[in-house]
Amino acid sequence: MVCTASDLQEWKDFPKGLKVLLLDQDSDSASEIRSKLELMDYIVFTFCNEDEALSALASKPDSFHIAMVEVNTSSNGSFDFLETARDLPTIMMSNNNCLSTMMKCIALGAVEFLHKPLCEDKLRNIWQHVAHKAFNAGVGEVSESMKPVKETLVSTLQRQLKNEEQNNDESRETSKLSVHETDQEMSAASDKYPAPSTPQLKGGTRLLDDGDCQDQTNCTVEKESGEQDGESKFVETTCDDSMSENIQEDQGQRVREVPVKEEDDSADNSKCESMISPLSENKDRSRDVHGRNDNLSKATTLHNSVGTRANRKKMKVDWTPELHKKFVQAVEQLGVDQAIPSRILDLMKVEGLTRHNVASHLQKYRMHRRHILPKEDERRWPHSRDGVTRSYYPHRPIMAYPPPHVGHPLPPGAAYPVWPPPSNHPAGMQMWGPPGYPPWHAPENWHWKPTYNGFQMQADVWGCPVMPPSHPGSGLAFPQVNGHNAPGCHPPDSLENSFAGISFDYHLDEEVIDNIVKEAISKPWLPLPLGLKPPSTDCVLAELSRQGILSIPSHSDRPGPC
DNA sequence: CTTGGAATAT
DNA sequence: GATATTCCAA
Repeated sequence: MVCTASDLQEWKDFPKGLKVLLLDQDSDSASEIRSKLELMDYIVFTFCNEDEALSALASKPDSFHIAMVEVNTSSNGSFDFLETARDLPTIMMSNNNCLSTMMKCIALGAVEFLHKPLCEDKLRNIWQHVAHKAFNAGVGEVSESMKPVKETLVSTLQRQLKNEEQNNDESRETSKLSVHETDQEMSAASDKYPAPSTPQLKGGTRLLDDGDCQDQTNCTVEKESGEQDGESKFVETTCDDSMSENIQEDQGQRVREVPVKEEDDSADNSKCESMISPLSENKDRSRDVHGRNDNLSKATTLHNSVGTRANRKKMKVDWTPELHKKFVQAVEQLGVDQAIPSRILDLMKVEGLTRHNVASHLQKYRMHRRHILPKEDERRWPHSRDGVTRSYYPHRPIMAYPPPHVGHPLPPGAAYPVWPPPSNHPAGMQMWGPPGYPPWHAPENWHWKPTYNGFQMQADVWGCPVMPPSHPGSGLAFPQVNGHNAPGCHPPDSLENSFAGISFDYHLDEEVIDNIVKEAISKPWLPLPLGLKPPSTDCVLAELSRQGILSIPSHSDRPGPC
């Protein structure tokens, strides 16, 4: 097509000037349609012969944006054209309302079937098919005639955005910000846009119909990243006033987007609602108790908010478990010491995510580590009265994760705090907690992702319930060595089952256990190490009795093991 | 001027 | 409470 960059600049009044190939053997009908189209400033090329239309299309394939073809009952119904003009959005039209004919047209690739007579309402918005095609075609699929359309639409949306921001947000510094964010979002290719009226024959795509953008506060444009490795992420912007929709896609799909919530804090919470194409399956409007959007992690497509007003002022990144997993993996890959926002951001390779986002999350991450780890450390490395740290656990971790090769005497599930907490993500709940465990969580017991570089050991234990703090005299914090419970030392039932599985699954080196027991026996003045518990009085008495000691000195300080 | 990080705002 | 934004020092 002859659309150059300068042409695009001129095409600010899109869809005016859209070139329509009109094929109708009825000249009267053709002229009528033509006149109506031209009233809408469409450029119409009329053909009364299918062969002529095809030859014209063949010789100048980029000269048309859309075709309107009458189903010619006298010949083969112009289906040849429909099949040939695959790259051209083609609207079939007929006086005949035969369903099978309609179906055939659609099956052959028609974007819509219109019944004659064609009123203006039917004709006015045919441009949407062009826009749809432009947005939906893959990078390599966009025909030459579509590229300028696509670019025009993008720039148009950008302009609308800017105008809205200028109009609605006069005093703020939104100008720079909005431009920046617009650029950022526009950097991605777009995809997966809903067919305007006729549903497309592809399912599973998230479809958002922005409808009349002019009057809506929020328009969403989906974009597709060009990356193919599945590493790309996307941003999704939605209104946060409980009006936005989220569609849950296939659960098994990789989450590669950054779900972003757009908060509309303006006083006029004008309606912002995304409409969903009827073909969109898995509509899931469920939200959590806070009314927040869920399933943001499910969509595989990028959604860029190109709202008509300052709706990109605040973009909240929704740190889904998936996203957090990436974050954590980046952090661990770098090591906590060198985990700085820019590097994390780089490793995460999440499109749309900013350094600020990462920094903010890192801040929270570190805060939780600071607050939780010391407590855990206290439990796991109790200090003796003289301040000497006991030596049973030589691998006190200094990083976020235990080294995968180190055999921990204690289940890491107890040794490492879980973070972040389950939050309100339904998906998160599914993905984070290890299957089979009740979703109980002490507030501070946030779950780490149960994977660590693919090591099975961690995968088995991470995310397991964290042992609650041990209370003095109530036994030990950790599952009893060898899975034995002394009488009267049962953990709460709700925990016991879970821990039973853990303690059996987690193999404790006998030598380690022996050393622990030996030291505990030889140095009874030190606190018992985790994993051991004091012998019960009955045990002690029985053992003493067995040894012939019937009278117990009141100050006996050498209780033997059971 | 950019970055990291803490403080503060939303 | 989570995240964004701001502020400031390096």
